[in-house]
Amino acid sequence: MYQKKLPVELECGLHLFMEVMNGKWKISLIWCIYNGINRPGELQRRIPKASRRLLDTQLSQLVSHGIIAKTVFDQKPPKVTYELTPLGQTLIPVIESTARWGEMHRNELEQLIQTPDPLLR
Amino acid sequence: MYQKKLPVELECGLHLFMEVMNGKWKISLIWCIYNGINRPGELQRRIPKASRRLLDTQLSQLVSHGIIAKTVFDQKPPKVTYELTPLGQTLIPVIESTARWGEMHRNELEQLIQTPDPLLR
DNA sequence: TTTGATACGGCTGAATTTAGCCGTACTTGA
DNA sequence: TCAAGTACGGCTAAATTCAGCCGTATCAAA
Repeated sequence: MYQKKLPVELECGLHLFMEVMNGKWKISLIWCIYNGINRPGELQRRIPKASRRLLDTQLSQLVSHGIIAKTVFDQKPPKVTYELTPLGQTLIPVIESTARWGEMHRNELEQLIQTPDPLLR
Repeated sequence: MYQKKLPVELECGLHLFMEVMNGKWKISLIWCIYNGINRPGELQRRIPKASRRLLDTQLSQLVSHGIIAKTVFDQKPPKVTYELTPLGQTLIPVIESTARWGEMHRNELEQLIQTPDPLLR
């Protein structure tokens, strides 16, 4: 894994939140796990646009940040599940309120946020 | 400015929020401007760890995302101020609730979030 | 025996953000 | 005239994240 070289900014609580949520698919992962989709293969099928590799990476970051817990069943074929930790559960209402803000202002925002011009690709 | 080449994920409201808040110093900038520190030079002095260059860049992103507004006074020497737009104001309570979450769990999080090892630098 | 499902990890290069250098122009005050 | 303050922008390299390739292993069913 990549080892950070620059200091992380943690003075403010919002930075802590951002540090945890930062990662293209983490939000989707947390939401899926919260809704009971908790096995790696299932998650991969739910989020097909992300590569398996990257989902694995982000899952393990969430584990190391204490948001989700990983359980490995000692059986053949192997089985793995993820669950929200108590800390992860406290995140749900915050995510909901933040998502509500986004939805509320979706119209304004979509026009303002720069999207890559499909003609250039 | 850099032109995005990969599509932006905007399905979920939280992604909209992240898209706007994403940038190392944007949170600090919004918070300063909200508290009346609204001239480029002042902001620079309040956030000395960030380069002037980067603050400029992130300020202009916030402007283009409609969160803050820039006013240029036509005088010599030039004078510029930033203010929160109505959309930017709606962000404040969301930021507060998110920051509250971070503060509440600061102890747990600080131990879990990977910090660069000072011995390696 | 081959195929498909389970799960995991190394590696490379593209895309993107951040850091930090340089220089422009104007005005006021020492 | 010279320094210091105002604001702005080009450019390069470092740091970081993302995309996608390859390969490992086990087991069940076709």
